[in-house]
Amino acid sequence: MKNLPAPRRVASLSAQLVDTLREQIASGAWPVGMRIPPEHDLVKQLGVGRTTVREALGALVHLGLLEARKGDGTYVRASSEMQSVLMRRAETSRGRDVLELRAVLEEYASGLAALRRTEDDLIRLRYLLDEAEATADSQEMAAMAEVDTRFHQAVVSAGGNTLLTEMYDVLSIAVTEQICGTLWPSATATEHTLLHRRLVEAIAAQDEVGARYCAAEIVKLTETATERQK
Amino acid sequence: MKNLPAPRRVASLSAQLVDTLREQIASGAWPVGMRIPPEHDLVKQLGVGRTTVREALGALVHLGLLEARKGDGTYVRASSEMQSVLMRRAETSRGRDVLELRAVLEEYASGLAALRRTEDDLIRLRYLLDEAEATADSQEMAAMAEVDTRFHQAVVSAGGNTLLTEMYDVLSIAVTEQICGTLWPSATATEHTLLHRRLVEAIAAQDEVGARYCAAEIVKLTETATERQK
DNA sequence: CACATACAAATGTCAGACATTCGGTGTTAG
DNA sequence: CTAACACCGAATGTCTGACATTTGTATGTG
Repeated sequence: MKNLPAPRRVASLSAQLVDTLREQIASGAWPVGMRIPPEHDLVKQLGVGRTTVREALGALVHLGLLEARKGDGTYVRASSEMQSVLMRRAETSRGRDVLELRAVLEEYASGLAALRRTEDDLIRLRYLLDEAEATADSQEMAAMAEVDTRFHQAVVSAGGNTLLTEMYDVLSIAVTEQICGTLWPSATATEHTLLHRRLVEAIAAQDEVGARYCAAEIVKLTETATERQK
Repeated sequence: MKNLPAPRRVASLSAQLVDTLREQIASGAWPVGMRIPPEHDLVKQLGVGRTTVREALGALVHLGLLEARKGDGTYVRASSEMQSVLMRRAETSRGRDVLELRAVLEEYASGLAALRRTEDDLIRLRYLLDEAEATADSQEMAAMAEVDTRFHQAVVSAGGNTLLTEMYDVLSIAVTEQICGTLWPSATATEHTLLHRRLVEAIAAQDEVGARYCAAEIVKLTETATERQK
């Protein structure tokens, strides 16, 4: 295993192009939904052949980051591969499996959050908690769900495991699309809010067991709520 | 022109080709490591232009399923996208994050296995257990690690969550590559074997808590063993 | 036998052309 | 005036042919 300091491992042009374009998407310069410049423009702009451009675009299309519409143009579809791959995989999975996986990640990450949370994490969690309670009064379902998702993502993020966090975020999107319109009985909603508050307190107190317990309870609560819907 | 009863939403040729080739790989007709036929042959064999073939191959290359070596040929590199994507993602993650994620999946899946295991699962687990103990006597590290991996994968698989199983398998590969050559003190090895046996017994008795406990203990054991290596 | 060279094969890149499809625009019939 | 229809331009999809670059191997020579 001779580790060459300058391995002159020249990546192919199209591979470089893939990185360039991926960077455009990941950085937000090409936001999701945008129609990217046509191939002809990219050819002139980048100074490479159309074959090369198409090779790179095709790769990103099959990676799920882009979507090409014949006779129209090419559009940005997702901002990360993990997102597109897991989304496709989640679509062909049983809903139970996705929910289960997300639940176990959430519970464990809540315990991690209690151990590793920083002061900044706490500030952010408390802010989202207040925001959630504010929107809970407004009775707007979409806003409530959105704030709730952000709160849970912040909890998981405070666990400090970026791989786990990314996976949880993707699963959240999949779950949200799966059960978008579930109604919450007001009694359940108040208990939900209470558990959120206790979860943050446990994380603040660095109480790993308590945090995991609260997270598990929240999951159970949502499960029974969605079960009752069917 | 709206006489068409079926919208015959024709997928592009290259997209069809991607599915065809992916099938070849997934089915094992083209095993990992094999050099696939050169583009020229595929063109003649499939009756499409080289552009189309290259479009499909390029997509699979960037998906991580194939690897093209200029001047040599194109080789099969992985059998599923989830594998390649997660592997790449895992490579850029901290080792701690990968281990943590795998551990939490394993512990939870062990609990699931206790609840959902079939008789066939038990037979398979007991068979692998015997095999593991047989190879443990031979003192061959590579064989021991391989059987151990198969055993844990079987446990997770018995949980009946295919999404979780697939993710665990991929993470296992990543972990194995990360810590391939760790030595086991013989005292640890015997305890390891004992815990495996207790885990299978708990799963057989449908003891969810016991199974989770054993799984957690096994993880702890491996953690301390690998920690001591550094 | 060892080393260097030459050659064949395979992938990478480029250029041009035509096919196919979609969105918009202008025209026309009601 | 509105709605349906035909048309056109633009963008992606596919094909062909050519040349460049790299790799593995066979061959020749000391």
